[in-house]
Amino acid sequence: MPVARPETSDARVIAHVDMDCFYVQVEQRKQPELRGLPTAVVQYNEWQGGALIAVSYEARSCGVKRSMRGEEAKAACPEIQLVQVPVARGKADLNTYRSAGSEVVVSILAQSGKCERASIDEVYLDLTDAAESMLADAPPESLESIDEEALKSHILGMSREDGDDFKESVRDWICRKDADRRDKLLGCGIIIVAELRKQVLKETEFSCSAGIAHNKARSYLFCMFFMLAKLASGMNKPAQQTVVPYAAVQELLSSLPIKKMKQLGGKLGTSLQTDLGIDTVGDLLQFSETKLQEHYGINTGTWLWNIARGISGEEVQGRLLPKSHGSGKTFPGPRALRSLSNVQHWLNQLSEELYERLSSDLEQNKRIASTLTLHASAFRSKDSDSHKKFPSKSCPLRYGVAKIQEDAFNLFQAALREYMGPFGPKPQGNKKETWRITGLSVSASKIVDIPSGTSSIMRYFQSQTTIPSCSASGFPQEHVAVTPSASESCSEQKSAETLPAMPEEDITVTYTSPDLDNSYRDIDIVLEKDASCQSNEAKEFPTQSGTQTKTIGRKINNSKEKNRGMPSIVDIFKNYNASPQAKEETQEDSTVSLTSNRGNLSSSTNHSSEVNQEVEDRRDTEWGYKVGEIDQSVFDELPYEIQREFRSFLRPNKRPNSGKSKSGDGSASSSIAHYFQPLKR
DNA sequence: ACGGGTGCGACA
DNA sequence: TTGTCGCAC
Repeated sequence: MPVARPETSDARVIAHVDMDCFYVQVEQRKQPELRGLPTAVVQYNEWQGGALIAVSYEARSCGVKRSMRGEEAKAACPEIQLVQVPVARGKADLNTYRSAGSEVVVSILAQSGKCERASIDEVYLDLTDAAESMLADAPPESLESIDEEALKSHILGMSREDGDDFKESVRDWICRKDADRRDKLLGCGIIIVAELRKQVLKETEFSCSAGIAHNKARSYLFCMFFMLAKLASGMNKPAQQTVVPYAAVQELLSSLPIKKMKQLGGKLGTSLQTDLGIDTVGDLLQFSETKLQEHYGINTGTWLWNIARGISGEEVQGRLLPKSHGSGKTFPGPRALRSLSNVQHWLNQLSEELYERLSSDLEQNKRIASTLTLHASAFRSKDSDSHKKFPSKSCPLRYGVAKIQEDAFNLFQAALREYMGPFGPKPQGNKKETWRITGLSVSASKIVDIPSGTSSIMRYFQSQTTIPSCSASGFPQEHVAVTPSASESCSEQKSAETLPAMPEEDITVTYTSPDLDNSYRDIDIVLEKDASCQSNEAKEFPTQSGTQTKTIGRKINNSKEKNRGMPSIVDIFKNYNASPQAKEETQEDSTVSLTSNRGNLSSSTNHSSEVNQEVEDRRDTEWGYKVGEIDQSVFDELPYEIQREFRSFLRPNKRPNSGKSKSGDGSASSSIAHYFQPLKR
C-alpha cells in the first residue's frame, strides 16, 4: 500500500500509459494477417483449450473475456483466432512480451521525462518538466493547430456526442486562456502524450491508451475510465487518452465504486464495503481520517482518506528495469508433483530460464542479482493441517545454471523439511509421500548495477550464455550437497537423481541437522575440504542436540555480524553508480544501456549541491572504499573471473585468497562466503 | 484444487 | 533482514 504523503498543490503532470491487450498486439505484429480479427492469446492449450491471458477488442465485443478457457472463447466467438504463448522448457515463456515491452519503454517513453515501468505493459511518466516548459515557451493557446491525435482525447465530464463538435470543444478546453494553471499544464500534457503515443505507434506498431492527471492514482484511474467508456460505447479504437479538468474531478469520482480503485479491488475494498458500508468514493468521503485509521491502521487509514480526495504524493520512480526476475510454474490438481526428483527436474527448468534472464539482464543492462528465492505451494492430502503454508527460502545468488539449480533444490529441501515438521516425513513403512507440490518458482532479487567499463565481466558472461543451456557438464562443479540423514525419502530420492559426477577431491559435504530451524542449514554449513581453518566449527554441525542448534544459530549470527560493518559488493556498486559519469543516460539503438538508478538519488534533492558534493567525494576514491576495508568474502559473491577483475582493479598487488582483511575467523567461513564458488578452479 | 506467470510494496 | 501477504495485469 503506497503511503500517501499529503501534497497540497500538486501541479505535476503524470501520465499512465497502458498497452492494451498487449500480448495480442505483439502476436498481431508478428502475424499481421491477424490484425483486425478477433484474437486471443492463450497458454497451455491441452486443457479445455488453454487459458486466455489477452483478448483483442474485436473478440471482447463478441463477449470473450479474459480467464475464459479457449473452448469457451470458441463457443462465444467461433471465428476467434487463438495464438499460443511460446513454450520453453515445458513452461510458458513470456520473453517475447517482455522484450516487446521494453522496446516501447526504452526507445520511446523514456524520452520525455521520468519514466517508471510499472509492469510489462504499463508505464508512468512524470511529464511535469516537459509540460511546464511547453507552457512557458509554446502554450497551446499560441499554437495555430493542435495535433489531431490530441483532439481525440477524452475529457471527462465532456460529452462526446458528435465528432467535429467534440473536437472543437476539446480544442477549446486545451487552449483555454482563462484556465487554471493546473488545467493548462494538463492541456500541455495532452499534447505531449498524444505525440508520444503517435511515436510509439510509429516505431513499435503498438497502440496504447493513456490517462493524464496530477498524480499517479488519478492518471491510472483516468486510463481505466477511458477503457470503460470505450467498452460501453462499443468503440473499437483502442488508442486514445483521457484527462480530467481539475474542477470536475470530485463530482465524477464520487460515484465511482471503490472496488474500481487501485488497491481496493481485493480484500481491503471488500472490507470497506462489508464493514463500513462504503461502496463508492463518495461514501468514503464521509469518513474522517481518524475513523479510517481506527479500522485500518494509521497508514492505510490516511491513504484511504487521501485517495478519496484525489491526493496522492506518490512519485514516479525513475525505474525502467524490473527489480526482480522470477520463473515459476503451477502444477494444478492431479498434476501436482509428488517426488523429489520431479521437483528437482522442474526446478532445473525454472532455474535455467531464470539464469537465461539474469544473463541477458547482465549483458544488456549490466546488472547483477544477489538473492535467490524459492517459493513453492503445497498441500498434504491426509494430514490435519494440510493448509500449512509452504515456506519461502532465500540465499545468496551464485551465477551459473548449475549453481542456481543446486541452490534452488537445496532451498526446496530445507523448506520441505520445515513444512513437514521437525519429525520429517513418515517412517519407512508408509512409502507414499504425504506432500504434493502445486507450484514452484525461483526468483532473483536485490539487483544492482555494475560499473560499465570493466569489459571482462561482460566477456565472462557472454561466454556463459553461449554454453548449451541445460548441461551441467558445461560448468565446472565445485561442490555438491549431500544430505546424509535428513530423511528417508529425501536421501532415497536423492540417490535416484542424476547429479553431475565430479572429481572426488572437489566434493564438498553439506551436513544437515533436521531439527535446525534455519533456512541456511543446508547451505550455511558447507565445509570445504581444503578450508582447514573451519574444521573445528564444522565438526559441531552433524550432531543434533538442541544445544548444538543454539550454537549453530549463534555462529551464523556471528558470521553475519562480522559482515555487517563491511561494505558488500552491493555497496560498492551503488557508490560507483552514484558517480555522475555513470548516470548519463543515452538511449542506444539496439544495445540498450539503461541506468535504472536515477531514482537512487532522492529525487527531491536530485540536483542539490549537497548530493553533488557527496558524489565528488566518492569519485576521489573511485570505489568509495579503501582496499583494506573490503572484506574478502565480498569478492566471493562473484564468479571467479569477476573476482579477478575486481582484484586487479582494487588491489593489483595482492594474490587471490591471500589475506583476510581483518581479524578473527577465516572470512571464507562466513555465511555468505562459503556459499559461493570457491576461488580456485 | 487453478485464470498462469510475474512483479511490486507493506507488514511483522 | 527475511518471510508472509495482498494486489494487480
